Amino acid sequence: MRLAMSTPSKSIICSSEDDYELRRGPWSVEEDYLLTHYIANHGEGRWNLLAIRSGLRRTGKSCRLRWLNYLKPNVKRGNLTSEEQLLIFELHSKWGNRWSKIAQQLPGRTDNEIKNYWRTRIQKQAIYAKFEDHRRAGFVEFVKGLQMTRCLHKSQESSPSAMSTQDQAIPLPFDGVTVPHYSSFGIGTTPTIQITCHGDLNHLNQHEQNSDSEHHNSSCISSSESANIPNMSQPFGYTTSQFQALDNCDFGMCLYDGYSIDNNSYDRDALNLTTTMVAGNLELPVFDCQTLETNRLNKEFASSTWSMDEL
DNA sequence: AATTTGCCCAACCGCAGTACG
DNA sequence: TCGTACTGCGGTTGGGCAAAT
Repeated sequence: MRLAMSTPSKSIICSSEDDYELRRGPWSVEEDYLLTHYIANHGEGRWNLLAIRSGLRRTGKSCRLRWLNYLKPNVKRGNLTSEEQLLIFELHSKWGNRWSKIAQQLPGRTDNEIKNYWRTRIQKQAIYAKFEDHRRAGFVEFVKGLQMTRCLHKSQESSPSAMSTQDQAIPLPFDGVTVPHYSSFGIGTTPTIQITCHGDLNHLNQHEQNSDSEHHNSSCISSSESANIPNMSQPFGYTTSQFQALDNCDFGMCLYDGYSIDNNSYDRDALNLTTTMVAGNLELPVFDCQTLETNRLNKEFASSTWSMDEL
């Protein structure tokens, strides 16, 4: 917690009609102490009564908020874990802005915290991705797609013979590594997911059979999902032939509605397969990622914290 | 070094639902 | 049944901090 938040001098004093001074603004250490001890002795609830009897010059609402969001013993502090973040993605896709409901599924996390997290990190990124409606399934699919990419990456790592050393140094937005090059998306285009997968699915399948421990240890989607990439196109309504039509299109990047994870560091000669998934309309090719405007956004994304820690 | 800008988060506000007399 | 108080929820604001200029 920031010390400044407990600075009493910053508190605002409001005089009500009966000259009862109500404090507003950040809580002081003394106020926290008073509230904590009162609740320890009398329990929580009856917040207006609590506010009066405890000697706090606060409204009941303010006391309740302070207790629930900060002072309550089981309130977790610190960054959200990857699992918690993914859970938020999933639950938000189901329930929308039902923060309290989402918070119930995340023990120790408050609705306020989740709401802030979503607004400050996710919503902003989603605006870039033109996901004004965050509840649409594609948003979650986007996350899953990135996870799938991670699985592929892991697969490649575990089998050096399939890829060159250079290939293994693919910067991906996972494991806290910020993606070095997020391209942007065409304004006004239908949201699309295009994940260009550089790798051999046969190899992947073999890898799955031979060594599944790594997949199981990772926090990404299951090995069966990762090895079943074409099937992921089904929810988006694309046929196998449409995927085949894309097989020869090596854009050298992963795209999500124009988001691109530049994979130019790949040794393209070593490519065995290029699979492109598209959600929404089949709009190919997506080449507008290198315009001046998108380059500006590239820069912004490159400096963003769109890492696996947040996904 | 000073100023500006953007991020983050605690706290506030308004509204709706519920409990109770 | 109605009115009031209480509680909970979601949206918004304001200020501290750090990075950028």
